Amino acid sequence: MNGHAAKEGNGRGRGRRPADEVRADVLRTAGDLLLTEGIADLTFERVAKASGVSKTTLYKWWPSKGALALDGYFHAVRETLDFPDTGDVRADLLTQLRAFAHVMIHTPGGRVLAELIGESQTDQDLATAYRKLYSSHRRRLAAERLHRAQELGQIRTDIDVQVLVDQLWGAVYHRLLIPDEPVTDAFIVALVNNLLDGVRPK
Amino acid sequence: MNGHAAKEGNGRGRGRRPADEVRADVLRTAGDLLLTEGIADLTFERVAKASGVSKTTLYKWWPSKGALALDGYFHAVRETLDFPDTGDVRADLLTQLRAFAHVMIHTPGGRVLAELIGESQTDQDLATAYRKLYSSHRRRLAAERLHRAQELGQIRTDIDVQVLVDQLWGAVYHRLLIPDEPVTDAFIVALVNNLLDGVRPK
Amino acid sequence: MNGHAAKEGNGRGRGRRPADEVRADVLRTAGDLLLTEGIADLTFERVAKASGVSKTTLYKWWPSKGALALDGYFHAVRETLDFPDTGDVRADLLTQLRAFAHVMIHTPGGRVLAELIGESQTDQDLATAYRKLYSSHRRRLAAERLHRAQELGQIRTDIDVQVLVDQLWGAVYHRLLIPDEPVTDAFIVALVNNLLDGVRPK
Amino acid sequence: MNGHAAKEGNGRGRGRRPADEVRADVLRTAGDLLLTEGIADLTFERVAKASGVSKTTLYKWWPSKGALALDGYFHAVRETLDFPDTGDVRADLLTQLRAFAHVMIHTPGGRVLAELIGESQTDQDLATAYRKLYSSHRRRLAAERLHRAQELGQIRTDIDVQVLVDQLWGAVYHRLLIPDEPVTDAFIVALVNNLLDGVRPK
DNA sequence: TATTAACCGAGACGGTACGTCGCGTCTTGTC
DNA sequence: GACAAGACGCGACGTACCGTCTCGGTTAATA
Repeated sequence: MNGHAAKEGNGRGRGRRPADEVRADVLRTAGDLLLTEGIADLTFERVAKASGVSKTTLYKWWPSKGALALDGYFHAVRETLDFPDTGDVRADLLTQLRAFAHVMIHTPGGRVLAELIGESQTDQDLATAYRKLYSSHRRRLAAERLHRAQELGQIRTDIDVQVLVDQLWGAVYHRLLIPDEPVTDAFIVALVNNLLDGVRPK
Repeated sequence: MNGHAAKEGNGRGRGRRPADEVRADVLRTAGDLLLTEGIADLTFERVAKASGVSKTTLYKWWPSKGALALDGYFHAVRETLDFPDTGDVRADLLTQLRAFAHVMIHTPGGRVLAELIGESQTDQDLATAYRKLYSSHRRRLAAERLHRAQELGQIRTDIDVQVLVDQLWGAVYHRLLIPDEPVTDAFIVALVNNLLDGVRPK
Repeated sequence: MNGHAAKEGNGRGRGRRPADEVRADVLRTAGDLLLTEGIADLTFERVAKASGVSKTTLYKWWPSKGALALDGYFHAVRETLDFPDTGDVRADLLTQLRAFAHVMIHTPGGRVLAELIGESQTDQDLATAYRKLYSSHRRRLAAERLHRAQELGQIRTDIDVQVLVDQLWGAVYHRLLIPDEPVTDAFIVALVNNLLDGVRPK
Repeated sequence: MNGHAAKEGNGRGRGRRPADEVRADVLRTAGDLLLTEGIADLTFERVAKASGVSKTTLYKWWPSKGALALDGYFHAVRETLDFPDTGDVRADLLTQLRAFAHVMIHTPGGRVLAELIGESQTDQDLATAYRKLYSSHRRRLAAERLHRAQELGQIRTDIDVQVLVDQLWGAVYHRLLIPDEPVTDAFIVALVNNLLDGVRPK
């Protein structure tokens, strides 16, 4: 009626494996799961089963589901949008924002990024890691490009460029996270023009 | 923090109770849990236990945890920030954004709202309900105020005011959801000035 | 998000119906369920839904699931094995036991009867009803036939015929309820011979 | 009747415990519940709560409530009635049947055994396990004793002793499971005499 | 014939138990 | 010693039925 558990070995055995090999297996699995099923179905349990790595090992290296998700995301998504500098700030902002919007809307990575931000609202570890590994870096790159525009006299020097980051990329995030309105090309263009030209009558 | 608001010993038996009475018990409990413990600790199980309403009933009326959370939130939070109209659009925007930022930062309701947006990234029911019950309404109110500014010649009529909503309130949400930078009064002021005046040198 | 229940009328309306009509609907449904799915799937809930009779009404007339099952069983199964009397007790017992075994093994009613006996081990209401409505009656009929055999000098008068009931039909029930051994015709024959002739060498 | 034999405050944490320790806790609890409250109140939920073993673990080792009940029963009830052999088959049968009847009527184990047989009518797993672990073994022991009687010429060799098992112990089970008539000592005596001597006039 | 009260259907309600999933902790055995 | 395998206690999930109850509508018995 009972009989305890049977011991059936699988192919690999259970001994120690090289850390890099283990880590790579995990991140590949986590990345796949994220892109195909979303963050809600990314669980330690499933990653362990699918990657052939034990839960013990997972918990050793990734303290929370968010940490694992973030790591898996960056492993799966290599694309790093850079900030072009042709000297024309208006054109460069349009280029970057268009590329950013494209990635967010037309690739599975965009969906995942939104879910990571969502998850980070209730996972402090993830929130911290996300800022440290991603958003603060992106913000700095944007600010640097805008600073160069200030040096060239294209943006007033009394302007806090960090605020512009929120009014450009932050506005896009707003439409992504709360999709009352779509992210169109006209929207992108308007974002830039509104700030550079102001919205009051001349 | 009150703990057990259960109905034990009310001598009522187990039969049917008036739907409104049940609904009120649930929303009160859900609202309390949300404001005191956050959305992560809002479970059907706990709401059922604390409200004295059975899980069956909860699932009947609220199809997902997000739906319950949203209903509980609006039941608990009555404050409806309105959009002032003194004729001076710059002053009115400052007033509204300051009030909005205050609520989001200094009241538990702000934290909950961020968590709801986060949860809605993986809960389509909640996302839809959130837009229908809250965000699209707020967006409309903001747009109406901006339209009046257009009629008074304070904002150019070729401007899409919906974009301004993302560049003002959306920018604040950005700092709330991804807190690399704090929401300060200087930030609020800059948001409005950047858009009204433009950021290029005169 | 909530919306309460919609009111959609079905064909019949909800007013009072003649008691006999209601009762017939219930018993037909209960009998069907018993014969097709067994007693485990006979629930008040399912009978109510399938018969179009409200749970209120079911509980009014049948205090327990066992009571309903028993009633449904007798409504579905009309076959009443009688006890033949040709004057030859050995032949008559064989005839009756064979017929009894046939019904128990080759008709769904046999399965249901076993399940009713099983259920009655933990349902006192059912146990009482079963004895009152069925088994004590069957036992009496058997005893009467055996008494006539005593009067004819075919069975000694110092024999308690009630014990014979247990050693004939009871033995069959034993093999039905705990099926270590099958109920064969040889078994039936042996039952009768063993008792009439004794098992000791002559 | 002791109620909570839980493991709270044992300072053990939540990790894995030795399987035997877990198993012992479960069987003790299940046995207690069976003997004090009967099979109807033996639920996975209660066993889990009272034993401090999680439901997950229970479902892993015992696929159905019946399986758990049977295991718990044999863990609680050690008494194994043996079949005496003094050479006098009539006396030995009386002795064994009396002891059997005593246990069935005057100990809680008897009630439980009847309930297990009842439950097995709708639980195929339990039915199989019951036969494998208990009834077929008991039947074999009885048959062996009767075979020896045949070898000694006390029972005719053309008699199928398996049928006698049904007409002796099976008859007792009949009165236990369908208690129209009581199990008295006179009944036990008559069972044996009827078969050994036959019921026809000499 | 018109009222009305008994009765019924529908199904919501507070519960208990179900069987499953994932969490984070722990033990065991293997390499 | 690091690892896989996975058992373990726990808590939540979403569902099924239980037996009790409210509600509204119909019909059969009354006025």
